[in-house]
Amino acid sequence: MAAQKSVQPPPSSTRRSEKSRRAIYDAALALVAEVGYPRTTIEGIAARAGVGKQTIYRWWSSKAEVLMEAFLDLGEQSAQSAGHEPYAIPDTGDLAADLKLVLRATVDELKDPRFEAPSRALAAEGVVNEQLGREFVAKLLEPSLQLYVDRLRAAQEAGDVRPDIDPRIALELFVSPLAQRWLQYTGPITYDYTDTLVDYALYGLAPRGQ
Amino acid sequence: MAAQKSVQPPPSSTRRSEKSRRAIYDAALALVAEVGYPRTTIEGIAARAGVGKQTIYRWWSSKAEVLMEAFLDLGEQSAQSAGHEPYAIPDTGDLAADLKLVLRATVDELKDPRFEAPSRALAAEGVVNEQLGREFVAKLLEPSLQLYVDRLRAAQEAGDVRPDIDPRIALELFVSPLAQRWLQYTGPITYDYTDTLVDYALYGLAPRGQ
Amino acid sequence: MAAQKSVQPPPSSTRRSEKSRRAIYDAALALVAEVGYPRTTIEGIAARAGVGKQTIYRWWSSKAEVLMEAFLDLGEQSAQSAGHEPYAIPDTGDLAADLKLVLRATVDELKDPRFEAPSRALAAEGVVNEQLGREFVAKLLEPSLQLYVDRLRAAQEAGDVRPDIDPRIALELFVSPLAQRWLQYTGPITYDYTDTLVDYALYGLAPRGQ
Amino acid sequence: MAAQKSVQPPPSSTRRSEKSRRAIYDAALALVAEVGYPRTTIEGIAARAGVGKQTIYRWWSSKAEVLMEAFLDLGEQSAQSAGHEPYAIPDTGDLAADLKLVLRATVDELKDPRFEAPSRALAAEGVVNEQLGREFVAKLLEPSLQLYVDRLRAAQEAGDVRPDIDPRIALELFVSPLAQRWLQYTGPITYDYTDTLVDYALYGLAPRGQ
DNA sequence: CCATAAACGAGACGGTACGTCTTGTCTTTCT
DNA sequence: AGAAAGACAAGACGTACCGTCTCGTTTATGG
Repeated sequence: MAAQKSVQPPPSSTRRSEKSRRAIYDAALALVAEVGYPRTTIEGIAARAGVGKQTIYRWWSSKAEVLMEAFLDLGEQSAQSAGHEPYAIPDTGDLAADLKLVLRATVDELKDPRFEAPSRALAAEGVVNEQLGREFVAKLLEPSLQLYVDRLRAAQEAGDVRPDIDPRIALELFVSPLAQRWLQYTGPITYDYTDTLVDYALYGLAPRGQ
Repeated sequence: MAAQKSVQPPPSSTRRSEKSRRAIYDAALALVAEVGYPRTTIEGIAARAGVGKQTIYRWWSSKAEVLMEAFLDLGEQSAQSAGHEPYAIPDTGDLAADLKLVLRATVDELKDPRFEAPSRALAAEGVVNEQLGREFVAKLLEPSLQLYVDRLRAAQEAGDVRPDIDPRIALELFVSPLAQRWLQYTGPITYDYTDTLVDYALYGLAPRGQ
Repeated sequence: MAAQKSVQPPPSSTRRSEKSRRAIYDAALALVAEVGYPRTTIEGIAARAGVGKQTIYRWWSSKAEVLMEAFLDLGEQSAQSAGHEPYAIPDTGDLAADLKLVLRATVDELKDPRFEAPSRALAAEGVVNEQLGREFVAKLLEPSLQLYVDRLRAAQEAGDVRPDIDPRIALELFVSPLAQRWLQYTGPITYDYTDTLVDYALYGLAPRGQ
Repeated sequence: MAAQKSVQPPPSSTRRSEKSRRAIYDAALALVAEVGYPRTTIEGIAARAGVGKQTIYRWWSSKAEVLMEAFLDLGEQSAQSAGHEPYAIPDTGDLAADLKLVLRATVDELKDPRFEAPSRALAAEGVVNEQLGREFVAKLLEPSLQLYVDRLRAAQEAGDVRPDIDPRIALELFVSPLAQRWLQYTGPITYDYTDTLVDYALYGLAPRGQ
């Protein structure tokens, strides 16, 4: 079909050094955590990983891509070690309580320094680099959001959410405010806050009943 | 009292060249639009503005700051020329309609290419650089959000919004989802979408009891 | 006694691929002719010869050595095909005429582009790398010079050259000037020039007779 | 006549840092002496001189050019400090003695380690890079050779050299053999050797008639 | 109405990092 | 076991910008 030889990042190979790949992931995450994303350089990653620069350029095409994969790998790693329950929203029958619980966990995660630096860096890069942004969403964000969709659909079946509601939009009512506060420092992030979001979203701003 | 020699950006002056400042703003905005933020350099701005590099370093401390001021200036400029209505949310008595109107205007603005490149760049920088992020919010975002607070308070007085609602949080129910879709490419941005957000936020996801 | 593992070039073998050796010689000579010695790389030679890099490193220890052997081989090759008269200086009884004839042939050879590029490259490398320089001299230069020694000795026996003259030094009077003009571009190289050299050398600069 | 703007090395300037230039010369000469020419790198020179790489690339276009200027400067430097007699061949009336004296001095100079490394490097580079070779000759070699031309012309007027002899060629009879032995390691370099060269050249190889 | 001091354009400087290229070694796979 | 293929660690290449630092040259009061 098409030539895809010289430009593309992965020359494809079984001879790839697993050891180097791991070392690069570790170095990238460590550096981003220690000195921040903009001052993390490919040279720095290579040096810290004990790897030639070319080994990075051979397999990735940018600093952002390296970090993305490193971060994804980190996720898989910790998912696996945590007993590989790949997240799921509980369904106790009490939608509000379930959502509040999960959002509180999200608050904790957002404040976990191990995750904060790299995910902020990736999010920032994604704002300005559409391709990377979409990849970030597809690989990291969307899977989590899908869990809300599932829970909301269950709630619709249980009659706790109006049937005409689109769950993919509905979830944004409580997820996006949290995301924006985190991304843009538009406000403090607390359990109270996320609890409130759930209440407002479920019951609306307008007065109920007559 | 205190040394304020070398660090501070503005040595303060009346002799500052207005012509240079304008040229720098123009060059910065043009370059960000043309080649993107990361490939916009201070050297490039200086060259394009026909200005010495030192003239930039004298008055600003980073590329981001230059762009921030340039963007603020752009806002003032167009506000002024547009008849200096410095934005306000109409109050026709129909809260839903008023919010939908304003959000539709926001959708248009987010798609205006003149604004898109620089504001994305600033937002991205702000994600990763807390100080700049807070400045971005304080100078650009918060003033707009305040208008929602005002309108919601009026709605509370009119009995269209429950009195126990915190307007600063409430506005995030429809503003943040839009912001996130724009920032992170998590979904398409349409009038339908923003209309839906307003409806969901005002009336809640849960069934209204009779 | 001594480890002689990793350093030595020839691990000695009868299994050595003759085809590869020839391909490497050809590729080396072609590349030096086409792009010049400094831009000839071992990678390039390997690629052009359709050979793994290791096959070169296994048998030679440097680019210069490869070229040296390739060049020697070229010499043998063309000597063989030319009827394998391995050079000799004629002895017609007229020393001056014989020397002029041979030097004119040397002038032609020095201008032959097939020889020029590799021999210049080897000469240059030899200037700066004593070991290689001595090898270059021993294998390529000295055999030719020996022919002059022989002819001069014959001339001494014939009474055409003073018996106290050291032929090894004497030959340098006409050979070295030509060599220097070729190596260092210190002057043009013509038949007239080499004829003149022979005359000057044989009869001296000082006036003859009384 | 012609545009010679962007490519050429010297952008011309009075703002050039004399200190940097000197430091670069010193570093270049020191490195060539210590690790040899091929292992002398521009990065190395810059680092040792405490100078940015760009400062080298701004003013010179290659490692060879840097070294050439450094070497020329070294020559001027030592000429100046030696009482700036810029070489001259004595004229005592005894041509043979005068030439032997000067050639013995040349032998000493060729063995002076301060000069050996850089001049070998330049000579080698010049063999393979014609432009540089010609520059090397014009700036370093030819001025010295001219002194022989002058002395030989004086000898012609004194009747010590035949009037039909071309001095520019004649001088090569004793200069080139020495040069070749030095450049190519074709033989040892001693006072005896250069004395012999002078005798052979002046009185010729052929027997002198009675 | 100059003098003087600042801001200015220009651009050289010491540096850092870029992305590419080559070296010489090591490893995998094929024959 | 030798060879092709090519990944690897190392490090130099030449370029692009960084932020600092002179250089003259405006320019704009304020003495």
